Amino acid sequence: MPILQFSVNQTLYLRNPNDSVLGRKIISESIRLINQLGFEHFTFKKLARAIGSTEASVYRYFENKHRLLLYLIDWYWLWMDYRFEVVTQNLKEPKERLNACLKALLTDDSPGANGHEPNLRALKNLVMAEFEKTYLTKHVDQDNREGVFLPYKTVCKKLAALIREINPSFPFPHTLISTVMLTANHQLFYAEHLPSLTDIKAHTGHSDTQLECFLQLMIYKTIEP
Amino acid sequence: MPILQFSVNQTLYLRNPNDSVLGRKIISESIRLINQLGFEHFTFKKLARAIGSTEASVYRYFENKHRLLLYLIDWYWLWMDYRFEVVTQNLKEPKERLNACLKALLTDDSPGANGHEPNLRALKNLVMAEFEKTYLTKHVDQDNREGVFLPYKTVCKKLAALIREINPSFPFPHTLISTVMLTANHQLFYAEHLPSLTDIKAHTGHSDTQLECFLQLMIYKTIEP
DNA sequence: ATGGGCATGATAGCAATACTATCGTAAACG
DNA sequence: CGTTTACGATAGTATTGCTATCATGCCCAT
Repeated sequence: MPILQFSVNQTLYLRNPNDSVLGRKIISESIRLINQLGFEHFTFKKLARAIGSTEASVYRYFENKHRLLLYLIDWYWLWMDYRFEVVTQNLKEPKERLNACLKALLTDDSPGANGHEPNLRALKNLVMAEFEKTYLTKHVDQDNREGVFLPYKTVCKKLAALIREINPSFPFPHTLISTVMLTANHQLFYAEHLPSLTDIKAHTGHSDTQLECFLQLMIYKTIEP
Repeated sequence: MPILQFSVNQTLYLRNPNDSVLGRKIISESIRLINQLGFEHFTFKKLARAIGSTEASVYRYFENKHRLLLYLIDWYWLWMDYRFEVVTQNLKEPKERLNACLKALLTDDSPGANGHEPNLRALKNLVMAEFEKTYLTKHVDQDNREGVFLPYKTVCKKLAALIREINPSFPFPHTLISTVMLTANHQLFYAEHLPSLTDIKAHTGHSDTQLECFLQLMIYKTIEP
């Protein structure tokens, strides 16, 4: 099984974490720790302790914890983009392609993984809980100019293009897709923590099927001419 | 003009900020400062300096800045709930009522304000940028048990009930409404900062009309039998 | 093999943050 | 008139976020 490697925006790191053992430990352990503590309570000192290294060494890879978060999330969307390519390569019809992407977006297929690439299930959780914090800041515009949101925007653009293919006259493809993306991220969180905000039931074993069902309904009804 | 007062969840403050001059200064100045600095860089020390008081005094009103944020945001949703009551009181048809609520949700009517209640436009901005940070934390469940999300949930429930009235057999009223609420919050932010994620154009003077148009389209198409 | 570069570990230090505690005073309240 | 109370003033502490310095041990080129 090939090891997944994506070239993340170089402005996000000082030293490429993929090039060294320590760097890879920083990545895998930060995913675990951010999940465990939440991003607010995650610090480089705690991370360093967890990997048996020092704060100073972590700072040699990442300017600060916010850049590290951006790195992880960029990686996630690059991976999602790759998944989209994989699941759509044999499909012609835009509707089929969109459905395949939706399924890829919602289900984690990680089980078979060989344990050496980042823990994908944990990374997905991290994105669910922390993604919005990457752009709801006072330096969005600067980060955006550096291109740190490109992988996410690429994913959105591809889906919007599929909407366009299905109904070229629909006036809000991008708005609809970013709505879908947000919802995909949030509804499972609601199901678990704020159940009165959703009709999806957590822990039924098919909460992502319910969500997929809702999203398909919403998309196709909304764009139908 | 009556001064707007809502009874915010009492667990959110140590001393009711409405009962004193200092308390009211804390509220109005924190809205301004959080908007200016972003919640991450907002501190009680800066707030105290801005109102000519001390850190210790602010801590006598709020346990920490996160509780203060929750207070502001609860106040906002209580206010929105009140607006919903006002704009729907003369309307019978659920569809008309829902449309009125949507309009209330999107437009700021603050202009006529007398300048003594919280700056509503600023508060709306604050909610747009910081709302999700209130529940995307490791202590959601505990906060939720204390009822700090009730005002938001109330607003969502009322809209979901309207959906139910319009089409009782639609299976996802809460999911649809929480999707709408998120979108209402985010799309204008996208228009301003991440325009490739939306079709809505900022600074055209009618961006909220475009958004209203999209949301109505999405809602009514999605729920139609 | 040898000397130079380079990644890391070790340690220190500093300014800011997130609080907590104590004390005096002046107004408010009964 | 005495007492509560709200507030300001000051101090202090642990943690965070970050920078700097130095020694060591490894690899790579000569």
